[in-house]
Amino acid sequence: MAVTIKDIAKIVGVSPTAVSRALNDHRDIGEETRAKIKRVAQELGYRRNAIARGLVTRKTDTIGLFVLGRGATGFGDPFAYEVILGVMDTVSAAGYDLVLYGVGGPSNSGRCDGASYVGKCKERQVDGVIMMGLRTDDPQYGSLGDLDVPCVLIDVAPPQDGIGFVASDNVLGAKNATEHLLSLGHRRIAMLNGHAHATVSAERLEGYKIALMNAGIAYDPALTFEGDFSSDSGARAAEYFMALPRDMRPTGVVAASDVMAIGLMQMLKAMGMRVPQDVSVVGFDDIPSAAHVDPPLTTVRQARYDLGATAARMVLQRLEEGRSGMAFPPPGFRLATNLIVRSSTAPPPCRGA
Amino acid sequence: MAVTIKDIAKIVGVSPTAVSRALNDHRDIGEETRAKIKRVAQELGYRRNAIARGLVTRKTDTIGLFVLGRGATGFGDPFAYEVILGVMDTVSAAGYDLVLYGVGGPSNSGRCDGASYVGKCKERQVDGVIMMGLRTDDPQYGSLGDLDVPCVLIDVAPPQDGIGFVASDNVLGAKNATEHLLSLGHRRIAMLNGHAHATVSAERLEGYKIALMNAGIAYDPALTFEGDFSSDSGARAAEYFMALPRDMRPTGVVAASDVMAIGLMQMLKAMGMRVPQDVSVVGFDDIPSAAHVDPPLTTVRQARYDLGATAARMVLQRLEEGRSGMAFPPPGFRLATNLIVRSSTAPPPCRGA
DNA sequence: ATGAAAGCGCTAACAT
DNA sequence: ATGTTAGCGCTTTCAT
Repeated sequence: MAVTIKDIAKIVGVSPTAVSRALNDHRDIGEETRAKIKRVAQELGYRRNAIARGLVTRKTDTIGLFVLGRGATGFGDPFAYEVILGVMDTVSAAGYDLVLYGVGGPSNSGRCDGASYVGKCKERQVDGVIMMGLRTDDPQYGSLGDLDVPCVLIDVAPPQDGIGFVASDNVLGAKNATEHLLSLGHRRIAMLNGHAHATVSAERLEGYKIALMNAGIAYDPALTFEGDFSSDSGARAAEYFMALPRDMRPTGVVAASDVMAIGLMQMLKAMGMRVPQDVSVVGFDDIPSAAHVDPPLTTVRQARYDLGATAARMVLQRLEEGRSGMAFPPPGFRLATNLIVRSSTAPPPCRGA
Repeated sequence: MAVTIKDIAKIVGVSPTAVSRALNDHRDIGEETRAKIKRVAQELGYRRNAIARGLVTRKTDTIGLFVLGRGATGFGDPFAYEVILGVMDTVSAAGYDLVLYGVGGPSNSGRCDGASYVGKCKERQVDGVIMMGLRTDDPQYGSLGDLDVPCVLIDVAPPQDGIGFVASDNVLGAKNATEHLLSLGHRRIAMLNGHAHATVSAERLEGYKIALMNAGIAYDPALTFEGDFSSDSGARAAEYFMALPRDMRPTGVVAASDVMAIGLMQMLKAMGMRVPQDVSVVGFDDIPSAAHVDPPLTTVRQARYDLGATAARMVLQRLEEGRSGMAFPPPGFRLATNLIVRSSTAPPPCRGA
């Protein structure tokens, strides 16, 4: 049996209440007794039972993090980890523990027996929730409002007021990427987008369109390929684009993820095209591989760690406010992106200029 | 207020006990009452409070996962994520939740105020523990025995009996890597190792030595460079090796991680050496970048996901056994590695053959 | 400054 | 098959 405050109380000769007070540094306890209690607790290797404590205080000091739809929503391996780290560091610095929920993995992709996102949170009594990789067509998307604790979404527009969000400034990022190609002289620029049910896809498409419009170029739907954030879909996009009539073929492509961009480049190579001489490509994310592929990928860097850290700070802040009754915090944040120019982009081949 | 079993009891007109029994599918409850109780629970959106339940059952259905010494112990970004996924899928399939502890991050690298690994586990009352990235010189390494729940270490030799471990077969992996170079005709083969306080370093060094010995080549300590798993240390190793007298200079190097191998290759290139024409290099891990660097890296693939999944299965199994009193399970597992031959290895330049 | 009593939501004897 | 009682370890009124 683990040592409890009762044990300590018995040894010191005080009540369990006194022990609780001493250990929690309340001031209504004698200096001397406090010291003695603390000493004994130390000696006995006492650890307060967070479960018991949580039951009475109705606070578990835990934040739930959902990592949804792995691989299929843009949160592929290289991306999610740093976001998780950002969340972890931030909540742990604030004295919270992180409970990680993975849905969409091999094991539980099918069944969803009552173990809804909200349900899991309520059972485990987490104090706050962060979700990444949620799709707007997730059947549970709308039910997030049933959560009675602070919740912030990463990269997804919230279904209703009260739910926060953090995301990169995807519109601006994609706009910058497109403008980079434009400034290089490209005119026929394609968009290799993610699937339609990711908020980021819509945003990046918009940035692309804006850049085009500003340059006086009409948006051509035939130059947009809807992928699914996978390397494979990038390869398929390459086939699609290259099958276009010669004078419609893009000389540059903006991809909504590095993984897709890399898949595209590899297929392009396999088809005998050269990057960037024949076609330029710019990615999105700046995953580690982006710097290592041949040619090194020009891409839009996202502040992955900060995405997580910011989300965590937001739920923590809401937690604070719940207590102090302050004004409601800003509903969301946009994090700046950085265009990292490497070698996968160059002026278009002569005839395309 | 959330709905409790009392609420349900009141509505259905039975005792809370009956509700508990019905909801937990005990058989000592009438078929009809059970149905009615379940229906009402459903309607009310009842969620059982895992905290309250844990307090009485002394089981929280949570597994703690420590991700230690990020970046510095071989568990760099590209590696840890998949291990975490393996753990997550496995525990969640078994109905457990995962609580993630990150130590060694920016925020809490310094302070360790009583929040010891073991202490955290006891407070949160986790049912089992998995640790990755632990160093054998960690001051808390020895105190893991104080844990009174199942514990398994990933990639680290356990400090004492009763603690399990899972790791890749590092000796064989490094031996294979070295033999690959040997079979290509290399004779002066260097070892770019991780720091001395990682168990894997010792093991990989041993595999390297064995291969050398089998080939009748004397082990030369001057050809072993102790890095720290970082890209930087790989670069330093390149400088060190190339500063050696010409006839001692290695024609091939076995690195204990891809990250170091990549750092080494980049510095080698910067120094005007060609890979693999002038020096061959083989990595360890097979991170995503390994396939993408130029030239694509020959490396020893580790089953990262399985490392996590196996560790999880081990603690789960021990949890089972605690209940059923079965014989004690095997203390550890070794997972097979795969040599992935790509283009960073080739026969040595003529004079070196 | 300290203690007694009550209770958080649930389950587990022990009745009946 | 169902209810009663008790209690998990802790905090929190409310006394004193």
